Amino acid sequence: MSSVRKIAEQSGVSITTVSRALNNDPSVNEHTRKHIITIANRVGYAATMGKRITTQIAFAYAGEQTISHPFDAAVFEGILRGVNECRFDVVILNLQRDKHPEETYTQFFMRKGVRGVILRIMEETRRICHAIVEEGFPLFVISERFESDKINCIDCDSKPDSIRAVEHLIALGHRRIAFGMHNIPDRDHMDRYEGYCEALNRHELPYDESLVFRQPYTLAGGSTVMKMIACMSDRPTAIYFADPMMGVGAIKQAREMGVQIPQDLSVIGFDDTDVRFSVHPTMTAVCQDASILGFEAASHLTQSLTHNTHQCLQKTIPTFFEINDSTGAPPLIQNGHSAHWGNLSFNGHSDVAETFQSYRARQQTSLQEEAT
Amino acid sequence: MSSVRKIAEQSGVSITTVSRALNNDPSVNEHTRKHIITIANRVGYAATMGKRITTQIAFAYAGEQTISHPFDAAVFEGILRGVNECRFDVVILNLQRDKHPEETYTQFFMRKGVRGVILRIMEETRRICHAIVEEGFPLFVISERFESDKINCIDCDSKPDSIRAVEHLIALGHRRIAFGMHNIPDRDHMDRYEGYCEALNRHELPYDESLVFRQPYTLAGGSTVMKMIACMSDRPTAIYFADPMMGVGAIKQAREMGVQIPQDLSVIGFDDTDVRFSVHPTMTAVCQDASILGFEAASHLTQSLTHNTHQCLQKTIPTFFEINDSTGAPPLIQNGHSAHWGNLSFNGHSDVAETFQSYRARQQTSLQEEAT
DNA sequence: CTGAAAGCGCTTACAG
DNA sequence: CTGAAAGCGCTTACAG
Repeated sequence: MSSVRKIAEQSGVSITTVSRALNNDPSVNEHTRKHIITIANRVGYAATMGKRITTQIAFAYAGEQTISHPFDAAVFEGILRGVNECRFDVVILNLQRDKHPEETYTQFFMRKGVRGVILRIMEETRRICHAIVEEGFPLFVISERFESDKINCIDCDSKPDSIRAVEHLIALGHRRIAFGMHNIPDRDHMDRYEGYCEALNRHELPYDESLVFRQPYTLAGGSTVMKMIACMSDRPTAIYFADPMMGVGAIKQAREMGVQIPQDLSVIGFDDTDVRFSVHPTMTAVCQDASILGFEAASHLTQSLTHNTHQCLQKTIPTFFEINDSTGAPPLIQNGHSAHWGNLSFNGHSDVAETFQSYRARQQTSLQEEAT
Repeated sequence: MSSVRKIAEQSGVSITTVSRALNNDPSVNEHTRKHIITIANRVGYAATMGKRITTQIAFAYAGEQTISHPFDAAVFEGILRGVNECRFDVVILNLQRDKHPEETYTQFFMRKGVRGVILRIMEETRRICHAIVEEGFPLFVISERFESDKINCIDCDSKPDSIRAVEHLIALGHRRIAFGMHNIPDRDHMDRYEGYCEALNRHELPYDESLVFRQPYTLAGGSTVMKMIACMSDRPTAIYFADPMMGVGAIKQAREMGVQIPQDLSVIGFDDTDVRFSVHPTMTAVCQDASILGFEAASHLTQSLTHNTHQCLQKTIPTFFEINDSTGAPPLIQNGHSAHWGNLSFNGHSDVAETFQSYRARQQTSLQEEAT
């Protein structure tokens, strides 16, 4: 068991100074403080409650909490399974809300009483991981990759299957292929974007920025993309969405507008769980079981803490590409213009349903109104 | 600040005994132990880390963790928002996994370092709530109602809108109306079941147990119900699902079988968030925003802990009924037999898609095979 | 900026 | 079954 006493011995200062360093007392020398925190992490100093050391790890967000997204929900569910073997508990932390700017990450996590952290970051918060590892606090990063071989991380490489997915569209005869992604980039969406570009490149198809749609990763985001495509004069015949909600929202919006999938437009989605089975037609998708990411992270982190081992785990798990019913041959192109969309009028009974023609007419009217 | 010292004073024993009582030392007298735990809760004794008292509440499950279900995910998201004002953190606990049978609930939660608990229970675990309140530990129960006015609880009463929903079907002309619910009953599903029964009763329609389907609340569960209905000789013309996933799964399965919704079958679902917009036709549904339940619970509990107030909150929020596109007039009934289903053959392009007729033929063949 | 000493909150042999 | 006392882990005036 590592107490302040042990840290004091190892670092050659008094327990008073150790206590002060861990509590970020401003009087303690910057250099000493850093040294003590390093030692504390080396000897595996753990927050205690009474005499018991805590058995908590954190699932921490570096930015906004996105737990309601299917990816995060699946990861979290995996984490809850992953901590069971070593009987750890999970606390949700928000760095943005609670971390004092003057304290180090180690100080923050110790103050919160957690022994390790599973971190969910965005592109612009990658530096945080380096800082935490530098301090030596037990860390596992979800859904990112690093050059450094000291950062525990697990992610899913969706690039190969993204290439495969776009090549599937090309093989079906598609030439104008769009891409839909989240408007805040992260590693996962970048992988899929790179796969999309790579596939175009391999088959000497031009990259067209106007075919890359960046929207919120929600049903509404996918719906918006579909509406934007509807208004294009030179529409794509297929689209690959890097996100499950966007794909589902787009397929739904298509049906609302009387656009048939895959006859008028082929759609490939991404699936973190099993939403591809909840829509009709069943969505062709690049798939992963995101809960595995959470499970592996939580399992490795809690094992390390329990047995005081320190080997680094860097793992990339593959996705799989599943061809279902939302992809098919492209519509015939006449005189170089986009095929007529929505020619099969919507056959539901709903009052709100409208054919694509009337939708587009209304849309263009409002665009004209906006312009004047 | 309440220390063991204060509890000792108030209960007239030494701090030694208090410590023993809180740690469930078997030597301490049963009666004394109970008394001390009551006092501890009365003075608001709180677990400390070092000298700091913790700012954690638990989101605890009495049974299996169901965080991946949209209802729980939404509740949890609400909890995370609800703790922000008082800057509490949330830890997920599992009573089944970690509570020792000899320790009281208070002892368990103190050992875990949480100051209060938001509890998610099932019908058969209601007694736990009474035990916790008896001990005096800060508790908030999600999605249940109690006769006792001492238990903080919040739920959503979906019975009135369930009646309204079924009456909507009756008004459209439906007479054989089915009901789909989770095979493990809880308060919410019981409300909806009671609403279903009440509506039938009001309009003097017979209750038919063969029209009540109890299945897992998953896409697969809803799909199963749809397949079961398909094989009935005296099919219902409408169904009300008490669960979002079941409704979505059923609508999807219907399309796979070539059954048109609402022409062949009207479907009403239940929606905890916004899944009704992810399917086509947009699902007519009894709706709630389940995240409000979590938000209110977390907000009230953390306020109470922060300001040391003790007034009990019992709240029931209403649902709303939203008529969308999955309900319509029943199909014509000929000679007292069910209308022909799947007469409009499936018009997707998929290889796996099959008309209802071929599906049913196959199904009946396999049933016959099973019988021999 | 650092440490010896006092002290808080808790637990635990030891005594009864 | 209970308590006085020793002791652990930590923090904090006080002194330098």
